[in-house]
Amino acid sequence: MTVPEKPVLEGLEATWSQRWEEQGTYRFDRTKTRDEIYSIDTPPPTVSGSLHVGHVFSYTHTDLIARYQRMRGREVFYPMGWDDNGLPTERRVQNYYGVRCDPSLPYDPEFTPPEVSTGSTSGKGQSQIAISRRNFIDLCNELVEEDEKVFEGLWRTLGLSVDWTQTYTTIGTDAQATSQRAFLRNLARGEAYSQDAPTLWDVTFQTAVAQAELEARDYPGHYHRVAYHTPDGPAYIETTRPELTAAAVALIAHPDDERYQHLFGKTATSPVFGVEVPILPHTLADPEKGSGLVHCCTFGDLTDVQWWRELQLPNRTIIGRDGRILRDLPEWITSDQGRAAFAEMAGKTTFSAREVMVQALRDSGDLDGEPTPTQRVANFFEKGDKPLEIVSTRQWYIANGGRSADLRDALVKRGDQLTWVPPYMQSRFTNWIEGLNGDWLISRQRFFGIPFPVWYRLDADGEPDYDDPIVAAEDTLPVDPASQAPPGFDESQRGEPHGFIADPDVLDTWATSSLTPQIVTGWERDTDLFERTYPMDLRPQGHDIIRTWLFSTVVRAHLEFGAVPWSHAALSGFVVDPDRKKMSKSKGNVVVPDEIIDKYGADAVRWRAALARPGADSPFDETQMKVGRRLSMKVLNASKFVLATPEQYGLGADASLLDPALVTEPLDRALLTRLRGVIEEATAHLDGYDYSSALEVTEKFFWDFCDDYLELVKERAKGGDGSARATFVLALSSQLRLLAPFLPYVTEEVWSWWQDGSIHRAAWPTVAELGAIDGDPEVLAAAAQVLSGIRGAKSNAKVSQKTEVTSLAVSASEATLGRISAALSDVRAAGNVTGDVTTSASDSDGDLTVEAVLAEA
RNA sequence: GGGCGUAUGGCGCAGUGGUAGCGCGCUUCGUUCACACCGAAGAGGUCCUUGGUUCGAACCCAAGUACGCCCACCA
Repeated sequence: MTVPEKPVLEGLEATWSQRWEEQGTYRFDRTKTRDEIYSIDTPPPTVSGSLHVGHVFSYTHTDLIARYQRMRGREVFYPMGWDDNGLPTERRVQNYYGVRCDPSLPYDPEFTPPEVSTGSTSGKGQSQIAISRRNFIDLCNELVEEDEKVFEGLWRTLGLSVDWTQTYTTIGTDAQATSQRAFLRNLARGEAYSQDAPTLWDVTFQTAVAQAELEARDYPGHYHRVAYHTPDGPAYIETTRPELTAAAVALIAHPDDERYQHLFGKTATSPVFGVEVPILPHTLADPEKGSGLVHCCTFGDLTDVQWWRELQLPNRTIIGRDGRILRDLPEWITSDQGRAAFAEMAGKTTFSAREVMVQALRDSGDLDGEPTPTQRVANFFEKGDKPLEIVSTRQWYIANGGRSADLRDALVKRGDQLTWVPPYMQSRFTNWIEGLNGDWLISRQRFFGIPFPVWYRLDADGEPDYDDPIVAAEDTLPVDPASQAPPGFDESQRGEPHGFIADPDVLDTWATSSLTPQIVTGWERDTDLFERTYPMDLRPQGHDIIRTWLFSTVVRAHLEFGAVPWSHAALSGFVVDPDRKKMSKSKGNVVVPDEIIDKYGADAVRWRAALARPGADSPFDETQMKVGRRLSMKVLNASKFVLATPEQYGLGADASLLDPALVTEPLDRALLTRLRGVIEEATAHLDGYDYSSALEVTEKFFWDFCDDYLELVKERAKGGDGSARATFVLALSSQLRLLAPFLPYVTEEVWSWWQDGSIHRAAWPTVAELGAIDGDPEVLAAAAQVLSGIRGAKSNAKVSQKTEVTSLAVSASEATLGRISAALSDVRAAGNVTGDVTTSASDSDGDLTVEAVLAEA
């Protein structure tokens, strides 16, 4: 046994994280069976982003549970994933290397990435080098590997008890095969389908996006009062997007709107373009908005889509995938004047086209008054900065209840089969499902993603047959249809009549992330592992991605297995800045985790994280870290005092004294009796995923142990008293283990001084360990109260705590006096009471007063 | 507009139908034989507002206010 002369926190992370790795402390033992295993569906962080304190907190929360379960004897399956698939990585590669992907370019095997610019000009985009899809993907793979090393380093320092041999990436081979397999199963069962339909479209990234990725933002615009022409004269609509007039397919008003009754069933012609459109009633038209009459265009918003469907209107799309007005003149505009006006707008952005259109309306006299400014709300892709357009394109969908009440109800019921931590988070899940307005759009027109494992036959004219895709065989997965030919074809037939083409799209990143339980447990890849770890025990995640990650994972598991993928979902809150604003890079209020860990130590940061209760947002306050650091130091110093030799001014207690039978003194029995209660409470809290309360009761006990018990018993223990020394080691052993999930480094350090093996593989403390000890915990409380009275007297007199007490008068109830006398010699020693102690009984219970006469200085 | 959550000393948070608690900070004092990355003592609160239930409400109920998050609002 070696106890350092002066224990320090510095260096513990490096020492112990290395030793844990060498000794395989957290290595998963896959010989264990499902009922012995606790498996965790770790959130794979987006490696192209940066980690902030919020990540540190939420990943710590998961680790607290993992460590607790491990000490309870469960074999913990705790892998780590990296989300490196998709758009965020593409953007990072573009900015980092100054390149962009042009799929029309051929692969260049000689290509080396440009020097990474260290100047401030990178990422602006003007001088981006165009490279082939394969070169681009190579760069993505290179960069994510670097990013992943950085992330792993931080997680190891933080002390996550992950099994680092169990890692996965969302772009890796296993994830690709799993994603493609699950998709093919969905397709075979009719849950996945492709459809040419209006979809929300980001014009910057030129990809479709899903409902779950929308963000409503305020957007400035103008109302324009525009005249359509009817046989009864002009009919006015108000619009913020006059450029869509060329795409008008109907005028619509509420069926009960008195003002327009006479027009229903008639037609109007559009201004400037002179296209005839019907005037129709529909309940979604709001008489309160604008003039009550609205033009339905294909497509200005989701209501237009609904009208278009329900009223069976024609599709007159004028906006292309690049967000610009189509260059070809539409066939539905027949008048020379209309065709000339359209030609003016063709190829322009919607913004420029609007200016042209407003001028045309002015010229034709169809603009009533001037445009008036307004704030409107528009849907944005959460990662984009231009409002979404609605464009008709062929896309893949997976049924998620958005178009089926039965499926919706079934998914809501799956929510009841999960234990939600905290419980109220379930309502977000339920609300989201009930608000779905369409199936889940999973295809993206991007490059760094998992390809759809399908091809399409080409007919004699080279036209693809989308209705009957050629699918990859499951045993060939993963496949890349862009470079591999489908079964029965060879590469020379690609793009040829009677040949084939690959599906050009990739799966959205959530279509892969929704399969993390399947990916990590080896579904259809490692059946043995799968049977031992699936369904999983815990899905930890942020509450902001309930609608995406949590929901989509439930959807996939429901469709594939008809069951929920885990038993518990634990939702972490955010770390917010002191003004309770969400931290974000743009606000410049992000706290870098490495610095904070470096400054206060991993244990202190973990301690602070544990204070944030499940689901609750927590303001970042650096001063709190000091408290965690203080606790960590206290653990080192109090342990050193108990375990160090008398030459080191310690008590020289050791593991040989771990015997409850040695504990005979009432005060000692009182302490251990209280400890039994603490063990019971902490265990119950952790069983309920309430790590904060577990820490609270443990920490409270520990400070009382140090401030009161240790002070009271110090002198007796120095004299070699066996009862006190046994109590110290028993209490220390339990407390170290109670604190181990929270403070893995200091507890491991102390454990190594006097115990064999890692504390993190030691058994969680139990009441049974403390034997038959059943004392009166009030003895400790009463003794502490008298000591506190003595301290108060000395403090008030502004004298040293070592000052001698020449006489002490204690007044308390008979029962309390009895308890005090049981610990009187300890109280005398701790308070330096040398004179007489007189007692008097008071009638009221708990009314304890202390009068101390102090020796002159 | 809908849903969920929160409101307790300057700050961060516990709490429970029965005398308002903890930590930080602050004030004062002490100490260097576990711990200056220290110890002790102290000051500091109409428990958001209003009403109700109750012998008794910070706690339960209702309404309201403020803040946060999620969703909807796109003519």
